Amino acid sequence: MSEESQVIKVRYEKLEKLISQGINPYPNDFRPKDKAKYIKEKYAELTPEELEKRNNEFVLAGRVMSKREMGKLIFSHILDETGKIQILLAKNELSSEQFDFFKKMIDIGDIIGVTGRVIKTKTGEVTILVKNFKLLTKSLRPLPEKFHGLKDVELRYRMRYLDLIMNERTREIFRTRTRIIQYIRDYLISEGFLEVETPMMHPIVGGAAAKPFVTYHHVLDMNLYLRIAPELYLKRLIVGGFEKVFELNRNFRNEGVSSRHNPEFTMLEFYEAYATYEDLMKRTEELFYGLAIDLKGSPQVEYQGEIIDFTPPFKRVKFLEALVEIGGIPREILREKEKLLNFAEEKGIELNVKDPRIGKWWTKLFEELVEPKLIQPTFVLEYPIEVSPLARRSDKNPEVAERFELYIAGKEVANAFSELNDPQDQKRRFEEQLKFREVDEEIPPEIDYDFIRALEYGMPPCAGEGIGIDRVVMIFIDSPSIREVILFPHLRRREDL
RNA sequence: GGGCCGGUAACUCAGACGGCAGAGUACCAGCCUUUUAAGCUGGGAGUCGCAGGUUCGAGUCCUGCCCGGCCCA
Repeated sequence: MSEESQVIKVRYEKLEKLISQGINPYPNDFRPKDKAKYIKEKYAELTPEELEKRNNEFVLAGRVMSKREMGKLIFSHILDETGKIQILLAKNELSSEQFDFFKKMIDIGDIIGVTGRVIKTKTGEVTILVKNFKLLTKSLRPLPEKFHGLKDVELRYRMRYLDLIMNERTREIFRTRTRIIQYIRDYLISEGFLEVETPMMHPIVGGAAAKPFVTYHHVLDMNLYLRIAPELYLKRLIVGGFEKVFELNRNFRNEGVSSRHNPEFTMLEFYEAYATYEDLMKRTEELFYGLAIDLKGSPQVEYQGEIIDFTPPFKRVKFLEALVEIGGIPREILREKEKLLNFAEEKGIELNVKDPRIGKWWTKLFEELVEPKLIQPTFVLEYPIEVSPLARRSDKNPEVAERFELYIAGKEVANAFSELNDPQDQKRRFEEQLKFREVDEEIPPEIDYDFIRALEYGMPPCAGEGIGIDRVVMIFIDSPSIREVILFPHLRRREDL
């Protein structure tokens, strides 16, 4: 173990001194009644003279963020959940013991409770003139530098608590995240959806194409997989007779970590009986428009320098049309594998030639050539059936699924379809997909026959949608990195931290 | 997986050519009754990411590794 820094040693010495004086460094008998923000708002407009007349007493608690000693005065800012407020300790307003105690024993980072009345300083800052204060929690480590704060992104993620203490922006991001999730939940509940919880640990992988995390149940002596999607369970609930359900919670996918991917991420899935993907497009427009208005007061949201306009209706383009019109693939080579391969090579795109499914090739080309260009909210419609194993076949064209994905700011944000409820077709599609397992390791290795059986009992016609919540949050808080919107993003473990 | 950039005090950062490891904040001892990145005087504080190598001498040059960021696959 490395020797502690001198600053920390001094803090521990102070702690010992407190204890030896019979002072509890961690009492829990102080009950704050007031919040920094509301005091500041309430008194911002009053003159010092008017404040003098009111003489109200306030009780609040927070973390000491700064300390400026000026002889017989000490100015300090304390931070509570609502923000910072200045406090002033004046030698003639306190006992000299209390004043000296603050001066010697209270450090930046300590949590204190104060009582006092509101005054205004010469510069007009609303300030609590402290009549009494109490140490509530002794801090043993120095806070980061007061002006620059905590900048190092690695430290910000590894020590999110410090990031939250130091950076108002970080606090703002996570309040906004919660607000977005609450808005979505309220919307669905108000539309008559039932929020449910389905298993996070699955005996059979399913509902998406992704590598799972594996864990082991000792008593049952079986492997369990952290879910990659709740889809198959939610549809069982539609079979069971719940007509509108949703789940808003974590999925887990065993892929790399980067500024775009976290192995656990938050997904909304909702299913609606007697609806089609057309109905879900309307809902999606309504939801995003409402979110923009709620958060920004405008349908226009700035993301990384681009104005994203959520005014319905969103653009619509068919998948193959997008490949031609936006991706620049000559229409006549779309189904010519040899030519398509050459085209991809020219663009520097590597296709998995071992996988014969042209739909997979198209998907890869779409990701590379089309996706980054879909800045404004755009529904991409009618996906190839072979990359949509759970979606209903279009009645007009059996080669495509009644499916859309929503793209915003070059990111796939939602994926929805009219659900396949024909058990025989579903079984065939699972079996067909399984043939490609050796060229596509993301295909689930096992068919969930209980899900097929559920469909055999009869699932009402329905439509379902998944929305990647982290990406939605990224867009609304204008962050290019998923890690900025996840409280504790996964990083490689470090023994020294 | 590849390329580029970074890791120096608790924090934010300087450290040309290889020659005693620095500043500000924070901390410690003082002065100061309206400060607010307060100010002033003085002081203490380092595994220069880790391990090797070259050299009389390495934070600096070389090799490998670890951690992170950005870009690419």
